[in-house]
Amino acid sequence: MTQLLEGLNPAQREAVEHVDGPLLILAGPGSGKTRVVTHRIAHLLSLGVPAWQILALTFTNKAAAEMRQRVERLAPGQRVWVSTFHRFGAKMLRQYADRVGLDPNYTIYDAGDARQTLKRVVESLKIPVMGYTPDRIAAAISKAKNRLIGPEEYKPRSGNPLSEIVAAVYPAYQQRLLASSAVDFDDLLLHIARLLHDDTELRKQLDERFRYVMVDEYQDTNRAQYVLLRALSVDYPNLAATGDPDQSIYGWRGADLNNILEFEQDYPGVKVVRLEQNYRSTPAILSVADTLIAHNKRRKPKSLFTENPDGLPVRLVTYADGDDEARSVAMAMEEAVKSGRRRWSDFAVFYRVNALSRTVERVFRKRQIPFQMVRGQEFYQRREIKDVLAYCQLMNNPKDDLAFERTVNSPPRGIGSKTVGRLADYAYRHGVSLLDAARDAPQVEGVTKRTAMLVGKFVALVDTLDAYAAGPAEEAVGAVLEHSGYRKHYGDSDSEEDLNRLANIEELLTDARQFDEAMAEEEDAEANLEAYLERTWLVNETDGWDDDTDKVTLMTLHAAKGLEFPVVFLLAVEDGILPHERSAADPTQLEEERRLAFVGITRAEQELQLSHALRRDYRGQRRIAIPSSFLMELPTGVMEVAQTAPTDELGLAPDELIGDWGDAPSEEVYRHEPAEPVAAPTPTATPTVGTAAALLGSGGLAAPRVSPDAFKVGMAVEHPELGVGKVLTLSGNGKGRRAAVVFPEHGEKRFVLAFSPLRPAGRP
DNA sequence: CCTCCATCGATTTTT
DNA sequence: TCGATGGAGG
Repeated sequence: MTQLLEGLNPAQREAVEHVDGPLLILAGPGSGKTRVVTHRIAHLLSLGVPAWQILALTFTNKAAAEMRQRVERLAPGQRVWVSTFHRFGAKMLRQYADRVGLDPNYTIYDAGDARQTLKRVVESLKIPVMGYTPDRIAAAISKAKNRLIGPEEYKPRSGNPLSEIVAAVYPAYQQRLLASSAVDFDDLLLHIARLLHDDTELRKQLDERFRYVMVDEYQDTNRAQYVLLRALSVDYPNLAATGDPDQSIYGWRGADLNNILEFEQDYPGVKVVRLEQNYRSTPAILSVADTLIAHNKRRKPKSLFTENPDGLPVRLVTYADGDDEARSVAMAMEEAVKSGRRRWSDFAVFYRVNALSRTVERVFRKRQIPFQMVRGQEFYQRREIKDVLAYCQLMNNPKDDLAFERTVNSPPRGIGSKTVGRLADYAYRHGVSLLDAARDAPQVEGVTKRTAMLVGKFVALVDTLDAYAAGPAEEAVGAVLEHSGYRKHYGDSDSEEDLNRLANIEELLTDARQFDEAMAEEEDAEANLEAYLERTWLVNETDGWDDDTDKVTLMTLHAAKGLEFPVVFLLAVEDGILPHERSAADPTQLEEERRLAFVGITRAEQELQLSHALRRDYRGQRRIAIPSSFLMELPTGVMEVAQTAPTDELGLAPDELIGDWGDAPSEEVYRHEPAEPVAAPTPTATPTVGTAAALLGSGGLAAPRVSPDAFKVGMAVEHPELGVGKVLTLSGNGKGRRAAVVFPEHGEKRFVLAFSPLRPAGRP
């Protein structure tokens, strides 16, 4: 018990020792949040709380696994239920499936499956979509589900064409899911939340069972999750939520920032603990993060601090273009590794959009820098894998029409979309599944004798496979591989691609075997096909991201949440990319973009480099890139602003070029100057003057700008292109200070001084 | 029914 | 730029 509290700071200890009643842990980045939660669980156990009364919920499998492991270390052998929200929902739904009109062996559709289903529904309803893609409609339905709005309750808003379409499609979509005994990801939460909401008895029962509930990343909860947690915390309001409003980056997925902002109103008598000491980053990095996020309005102000020793200043670098950026980053890493200062795995490269990884990837490959890219989903998303799994799904749940459609003609066996369409008609009219319709193929209108025979063979195949449905996963997958004809189909082919596919399927076989073996070791784990399928649905490959191998990590900012690296490079901090153009117009979304930058910055332990380029090739177009407005919000005191020697336009002497153009030296940037003393972070300062804005002109030049305050009405000023002019008026303050200037040849022009290359005439 | 090419469109994506 | 998607032809 005392060891549990050892090494904790007072705030952490306070949280750990809290037992009954609601608890809100506002945990800044790197403040030891997971430590607190796991220690608190161990503490509860040490007080004699039975493990089965404790439930800990996370968003990712990775987080759940880590938490489980750490609890195990603190309290060996105690079986605390640590799970993702979705897995928890899935488990509950298995138990109460009939209550919502599902079979217990229901299928979980991933985003792709859900989209496919939606497409079918839209087609069959024949309603005009007015140019809305299935994705848009799916997103709208998802949003409704996240907000706990069921198909019956959804009301279109007049004047909103998308909502009219959704109102028509949503009920049919939901009906089709039910008919297939399937759910989408959102349903896993929706069904359970509604069940708890509607059934008082059940709610009471589960509230009592789960006396102590813990939630991680509470800032990312949506309405459904909120209701679920609320329902489990009425009679026993021992809900402990951890989170950080500043790290909420899933608003677009339905996360409701109000959940955390209003926690104190929702749970009267709540104890609030703030974890503000950061154990991860240098003062400079923390200062940059803190100053940036202070520009957000919707937040709970907090003062982050660290006792970590000073490190290098945060670097802000301007590159000529994306290639230059990637190459320079690569060279910096090479240099650090070669000198023995760093390992490859010390580095991470973050970017706002996946498309930006391409350049980096290419450069890294060429220079043979070992790296791993974290892309969401991968393995289970591959066509051949999905196909094989679809057979398993159909074995497990014969009503699964989507699995039927996927499998019926794969590998090709002469049953085309026409035939499936006829079967679907028949199925619809008789209210049966596609598989049952297939059983009646000879009676189905428009299906020829020959086709009926082919369909019959498929049905026979499914029946053969049925024998494996209850057995171990490996046998099921193996049976599919043999009987479906995939092995022959891919094995006989001499195309490289097909052989690769076969290899992937073999890999799936291995995966299934490993699952079986792992399950055999667990005490009460169910080692069957259904359990395996559930894992393939709810576990993605990102969870298998490897932090042991010595490789550079490349990922999006979203993927970076929850991780930390000694050295972080954040690329393309440019207008339209970060903040993303689609978010720029809406202040709420803009704040989320700022939080995204905050998350990225706070991943860095020792070194951080933010960069932007003057030109960016993006979507096949070359565009002039403007530095992100976020850069103007950063403190200069702890930063070092640099610029590479952009190959041509800055007039670099040819003899300074090493090899081809592709290898322009950039030591200018990476000459690690002795760490200049770094100022202590200024927690809630709202910087206006003296920010990086002063150092970054609109042209992205590193030359120091003139302070906006240096200008006076009537003053003669000089502009590099417009020549000399006279200041007519001045308005605003700080970085928002504007001037109107009249030029003899160009007339009157307006400038935002912090962003303009304007300077008093006669100065260099 | 399958395969090949034009056309379009394009954040982020814990589950 | 690249990929997914759909229409035409074999």
